[in-house]
Amino acid sequence: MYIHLQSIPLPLMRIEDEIKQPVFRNEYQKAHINLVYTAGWLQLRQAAAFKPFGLTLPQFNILRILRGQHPRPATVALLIDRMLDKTSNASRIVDRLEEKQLVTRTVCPANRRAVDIRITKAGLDLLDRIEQANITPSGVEQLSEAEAQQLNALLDKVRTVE
Amino acid sequence: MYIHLQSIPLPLMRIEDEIKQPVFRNEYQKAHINLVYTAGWLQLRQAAAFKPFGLTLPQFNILRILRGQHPRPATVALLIDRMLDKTSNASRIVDRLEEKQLVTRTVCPANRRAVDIRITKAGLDLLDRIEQANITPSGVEQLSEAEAQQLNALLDKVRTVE
DNA sequence: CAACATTAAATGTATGTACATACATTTGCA
DNA sequence: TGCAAATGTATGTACATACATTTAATGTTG
Repeated sequence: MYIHLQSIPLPLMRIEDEIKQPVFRNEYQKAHINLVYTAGWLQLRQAAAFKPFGLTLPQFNILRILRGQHPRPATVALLIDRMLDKTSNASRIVDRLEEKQLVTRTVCPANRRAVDIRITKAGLDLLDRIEQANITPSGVEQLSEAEAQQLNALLDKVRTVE
Repeated sequence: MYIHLQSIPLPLMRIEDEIKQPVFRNEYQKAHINLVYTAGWLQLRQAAAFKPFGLTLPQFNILRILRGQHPRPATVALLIDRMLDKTSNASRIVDRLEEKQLVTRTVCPANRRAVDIRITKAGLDLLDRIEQANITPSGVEQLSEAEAQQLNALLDKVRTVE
């Protein structure tokens, strides 16, 4: 899992120290690597938090979308629409949740191509327990409100294309 | 692959527009989602660039590390050390590269537990061709030098723990 | 209404990720 | 020297990701 905690508490974890690459070509290369590395770092921490509850990160995210819809059902298409990673395979993630009886699948009566997916009581309870355990840590709380805004603006700019 | 290009050219791609979530709880939730989403966005674009050359992103990254070592060999341990994602399985990524004859594996004579991995001429040529095609796009070039520095500082702060 | 296109979801295949375990080799030291 | 611990790599399993294809239901149109 590899969460490196420093023994001597220093204020900052510079990317140069995290990776074995002491020098970068320029600030851009460093920013690119830093961005990918930091996102992975956040996701690893989240995954570790869900693990005691037998959930993976995508499974947790799908469950939360379903709670947002509850008591109305969601279709696979709606889940894909709401997911951060559009290319992941919602069908199979729902398979896992159904096996654990955290969701149900029923053919949609109005459109028999579609499948109504609903979170169960067990699913709702699991989400409650996870959130009560004050889990889902996210390092962005290290930032001030203004810094968080700044970060959002910079990230939006990174995704600007032509 | 899902690279959303706007038909009417607006300067910025706000995260609210990218995801179907028009409102966030606060700037922190937005920053967290934005960070993960933007990193995924960068990696998808890179993966799409390597695909015509039959390489995945991890395979490309390993090849680049091997070129950096060339003509000296690398061991699996060295690859893991240099990789961004320490938990990925370098052995199996090298398997794929070896099948494509882009690298060679020989038992290290000095330490017969270790395996010397070397990039081949074909591997070097492939990297050249990929780079000549001016690929490896990275959205961070949208930023100014100062903004890139700012982004690096913010990301480092996000990873600060205790 | 028959033929064809479109849509919704599931399935297939290759690869990657996370983690545990196995196996051989080397090292340290009693 | 002998042997336990450490090291370097490979393999196994479960799950996720990326993408193509399939199956079934529904729309559309001549």
